[in-house]
Amino acid sequence: VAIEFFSERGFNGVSIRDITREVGIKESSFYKHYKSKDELLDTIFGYFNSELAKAKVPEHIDNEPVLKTINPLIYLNRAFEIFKSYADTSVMAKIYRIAVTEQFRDARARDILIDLYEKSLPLLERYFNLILQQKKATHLNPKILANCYQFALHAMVAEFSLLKQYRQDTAIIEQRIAELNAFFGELIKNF
Amino acid sequence: VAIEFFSERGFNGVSIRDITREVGIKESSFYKHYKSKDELLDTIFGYFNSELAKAKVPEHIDNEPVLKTINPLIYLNRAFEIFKSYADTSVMAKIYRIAVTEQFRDARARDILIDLYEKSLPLLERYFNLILQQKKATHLNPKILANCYQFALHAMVAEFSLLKQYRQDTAIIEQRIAELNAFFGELIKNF
DNA sequence: TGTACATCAGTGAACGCGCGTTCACTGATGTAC
DNA sequence: TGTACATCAGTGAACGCGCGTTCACTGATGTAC
Repeated sequence: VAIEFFSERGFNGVSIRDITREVGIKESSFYKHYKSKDELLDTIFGYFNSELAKAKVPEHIDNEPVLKTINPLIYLNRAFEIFKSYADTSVMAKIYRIAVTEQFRDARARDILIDLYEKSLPLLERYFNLILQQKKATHLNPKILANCYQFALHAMVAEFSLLKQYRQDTAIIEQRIAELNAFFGELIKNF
Repeated sequence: VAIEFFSERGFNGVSIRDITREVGIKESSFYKHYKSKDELLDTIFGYFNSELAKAKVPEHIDNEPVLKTINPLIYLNRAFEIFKSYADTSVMAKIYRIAVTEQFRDARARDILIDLYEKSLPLLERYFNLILQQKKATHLNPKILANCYQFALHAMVAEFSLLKQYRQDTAIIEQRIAELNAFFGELIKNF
């Protein structure tokens, strides 16, 4: 219930009473399970981190032989589809949304986002490096290419996730992500 | 005082009493000047919008004859320097920071950011279009190129601005922005 | 020049509210003998 | 099988606090006559 509520109204927008009312217990019962409201958020972020640590990278996202044969545009779109399916439904996506909205107030939220960036960046970097070598485009730095793509993608995914949260239309942002992927796909083809 | 405090601790992190204490009056006096705390934020954002409406785009950022002779990397770096000098000191930069931190809670804050994007995008788009035509690289869409660059730049500038706010080291992010500019500069040269 | 009056920023004390949290308690459940 | 006891999730009432806001007031200033 807390994950649901925090992801919709933010940490400060939800009181202990809001949560316990929904659960069907009194607010005093809450303190039999958590020392404080803050420890509850700790638990939520801790869960996110432990689940993330367990997560495995899909084969077709980080398998060199497979990557060499795949069309760049298809690769990028597939990576985004995985992202999107997460952002649509899962508990993890809700916690991600909490992190996005709390990032300016809470160091733990910020750490989660930084961790995500640092997890996905090497994947992209390896991929772009592979492609650049294939195309012999050694004058371009794969790290910066990955950084640029990732920054743009993350900003858009964060926006996509927020639109989902407020049940607004996500068509425009999905279109923009498709364009971004198309642009990078095109760029890579012409290296 | 309100702009200063809101930009440092967020709208909810600052009470009327915090502001009036700093000003040297009692909290009740505040209501002789503003109907509510919310109207104060309205006034601040209103000031930002009216100043923005007055602002003129520097000649060397949107003057076709000048642009044609200039090195792309120098152009991008110069644009960022202007941005940076703003983010360093001015009242406008502080209000921008308020908008960044409140964007998930306040529709007005969000509108300010969207407005900024929509103001700067056409400039970049015209610039990239000019370059693409010069290089006869008509297979690439200037709009998407501009979008991609702008998204990455804005995310980095927002981060730069926040680091400034918490008086943390901005060297890493400045380096990344320089790399981003170098990458786009290189890309443009090789179209 | 002096008096009467309007204006209005600032004051002091209080309001109601929702918040996170505490604490002595209850009563159902499981376990030991 | 029956009794005594420990455990512990849940309860009800209350706490202190800081918040945004209100209101009758004061007293300095400027203006009209």
